[in-house]
Amino acid sequence: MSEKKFYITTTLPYVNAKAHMGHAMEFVRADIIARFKEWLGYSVFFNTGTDEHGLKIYRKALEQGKDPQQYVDEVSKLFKDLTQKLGMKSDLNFVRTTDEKHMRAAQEFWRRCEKNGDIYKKNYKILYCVGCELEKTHSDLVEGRCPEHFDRELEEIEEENYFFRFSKYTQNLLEIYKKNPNFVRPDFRLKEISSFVERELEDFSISRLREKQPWGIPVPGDEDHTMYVWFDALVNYVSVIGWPENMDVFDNWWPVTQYAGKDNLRQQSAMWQAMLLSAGLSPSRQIIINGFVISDGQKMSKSIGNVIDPLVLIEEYGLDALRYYIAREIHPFEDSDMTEDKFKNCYNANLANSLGNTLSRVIKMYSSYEVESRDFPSLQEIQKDREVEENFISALNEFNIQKATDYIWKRIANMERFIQDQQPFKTIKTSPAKAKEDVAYLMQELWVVSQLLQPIMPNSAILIEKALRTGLLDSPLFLRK
RNA sequence: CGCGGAGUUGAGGAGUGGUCCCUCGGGAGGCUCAUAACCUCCAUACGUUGGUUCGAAUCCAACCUCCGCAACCA
Repeated sequence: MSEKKFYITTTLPYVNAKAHMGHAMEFVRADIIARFKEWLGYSVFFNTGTDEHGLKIYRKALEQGKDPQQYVDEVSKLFKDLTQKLGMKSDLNFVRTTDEKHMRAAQEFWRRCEKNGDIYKKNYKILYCVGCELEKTHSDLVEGRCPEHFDRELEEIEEENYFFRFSKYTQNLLEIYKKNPNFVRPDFRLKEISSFVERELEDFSISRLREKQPWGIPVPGDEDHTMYVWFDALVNYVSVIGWPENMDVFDNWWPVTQYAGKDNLRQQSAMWQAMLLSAGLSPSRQIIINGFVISDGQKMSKSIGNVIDPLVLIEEYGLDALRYYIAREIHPFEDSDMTEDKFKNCYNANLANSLGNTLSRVIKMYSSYEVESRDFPSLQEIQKDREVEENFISALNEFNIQKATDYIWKRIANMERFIQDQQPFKTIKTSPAKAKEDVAYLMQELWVVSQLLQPIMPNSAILIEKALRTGLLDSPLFLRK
């Protein structure tokens, strides 16, 4: 009954393009935290999936001459494959916003908000560029004009939309932020969102005319409108754990810990929280905001040619190399620059040379010196160690995966220094008992490393464990590239 | 002066008053158990100008530079 529970989700990627490094980063980080909680003895519900409605997807499908359903089936499958290739927990829940169950929940969510008086109809002005034959938003514009058709005036079209009474929740949101200073991590993001909310919220539109945007969930009770994707997609965080029909399951897991990119700060930590309040639900537990992965100081883009495909890296260097890089070499909260060269350097220096080579050295000495095997410490004992607690567990509790991983490599560096200082490879000839004692210590140390690696690089953790148990290493852990 | 963030050695990061720390890269030694791996030592830095202080990367002021956000963009 007092079982510890943890529910974590990523943001659902919008499937109008294939997966990039940013998706891989968010997925792997959420997976590391999910595994870490499990490692601590929690039972974990881990959710991800794909966001599949909306105008952009509708257009994309038509562009490719496909039925929208066929298009989203294909792209969603790519993302689902990605979760496997990234080695995410096999009991991961993968939701699609086109799932029947989700669509029903989204409609019910709408009804609850409506019942609470938070949904109303109002005229909505849209800027339309006749040149592109597209709606334009302010961020699309340059000096108030369409950059593609600069000589043309934009047309203003009015249409009736449903709106959500966001403004009503200003005070509630500010209270949430104030009451829980860790609600959004890192802290400067909480500051950012709370100053945004303080500046007076405007209600936002949550529907589109069905005739213009047929690819979406119908607004309950009004067939002429489609729910705007945001409203639809966010509801997945509650629908996947049984809301609304299975409240026992829901209560068991809620509230959620969310990972999101910095471009999602507002949607996740303000809009979605207001929606939850409106539907009579409690807010999320915590929202972790990632930075972006950039390359050579620029946003990755096809035209610049600096796009890094996570799948290519996995093929070339192996899954755990990518997980390592995401864990240790990408800043936990700020933007990070990434290039393939840098990836290769880090791989050689820290995986081949440091971790892989140390394992080879220790195993070689162990097997040639006839060292007696000893019992390895249990996970519980390792977790109770004060140093582990302070440097590893506390860092992960704060989602600072980088700091936690640094600690593991600090221990590896200590081992390398120890070998050089004690020189068991020399003392084996002069005082073998001492040498064996030293090697036994190194085996224990490596065991601790393997246990700490479990959430971060699960496959390598298993390989190291196996080598330590059998005293044999069939092949190098990470080959130099 | 819209709001917010940031400027630390060649690169990337840590560091909220007391000789600037870590990783990669560079230089010089050493070791041989190991995947031309490993260890030790060395070099180079706190955007600028002032101020507070016995003492500042850290507090204050001004300036310079860069980057997000400015709402429906998923």
